Amino acid sequence: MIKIKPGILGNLYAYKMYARPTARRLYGEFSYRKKEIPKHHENIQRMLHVLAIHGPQTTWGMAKVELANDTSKIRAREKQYRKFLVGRDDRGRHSLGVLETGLVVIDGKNMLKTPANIYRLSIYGILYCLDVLDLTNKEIDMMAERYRNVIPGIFGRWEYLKKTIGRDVYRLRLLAKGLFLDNIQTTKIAKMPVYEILTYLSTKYLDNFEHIEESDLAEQISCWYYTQLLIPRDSHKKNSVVEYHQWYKLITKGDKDLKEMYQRFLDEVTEFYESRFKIVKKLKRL
DNA sequence: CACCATGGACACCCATGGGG
DNA sequence: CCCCATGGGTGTCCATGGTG
Repeated sequence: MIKIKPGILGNLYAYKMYARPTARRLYGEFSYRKKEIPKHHENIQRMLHVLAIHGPQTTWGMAKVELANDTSKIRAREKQYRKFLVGRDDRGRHSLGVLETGLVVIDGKNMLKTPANIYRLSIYGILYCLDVLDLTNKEIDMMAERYRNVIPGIFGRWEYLKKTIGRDVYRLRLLAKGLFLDNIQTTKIAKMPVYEILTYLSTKYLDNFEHIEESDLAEQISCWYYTQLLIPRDSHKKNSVVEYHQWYKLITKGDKDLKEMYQRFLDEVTEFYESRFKIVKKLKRL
């Protein structure tokens, strides 16, 4: 059986091939808000939802969200949450918690009283929520605000993105569903070499299948995100004036940092293909 | 200071129901 | 039919901060 190493993230390919299927198997592939699902799936999803909407929390804080000020109930719920997080040892047997499957990570300590762990969604957790929880746009906005430090390249400029390209910001859902990643069909969709760029992106992080720093994964996701914006929404329309419409808007509306970031990335892409192309040319002349 | 409420971690117990 | 994961609950221990 495939097992995710405790708390360790991999690259986007690992997410697609490994983390996503595992999370869906363990915690469900449908939202508890849409249909009847196993109780355990629902419990875990509810907890992830609290973390998504309210951001990093102690277990006490998480329980408080739903149970106003009934201390005894909070206490019970908080214990339940901890079980879901750290797993449990019962009858000499250990069952996996969400921390161990990597959807949630410990993000510092609350020093108000005795040190207490603060939990938050990992990037995998964020993607799982986008994939399965059926979040409304409003909820995604809230999550973006809470997790702006985790994926600064996207969530850090969320309001700007929304203002500039509107509902296309929510295309992040596509990534969570594992689309447009290594899919050669992208070649057909756009005249833009989206497939080639994304292939370079996969190559760049190839060695990070089993392990990647969360900040690097955030980088990879950001590059994916701004690349897939090159695919026009109405790709079936033949005469779209500017094919890379949304992308163009972003760059010209004046987020200098974004422009520089993405152009640095395109430099890498160019460098990668030029050096390879040189070899091809050499071979031809043999 | 003693005492208590709060916040947190963890071990253990028991019932139950679905699946092998 | 039995197993075992899960739900629901209890007991213990620890640290801190406020209050009489």
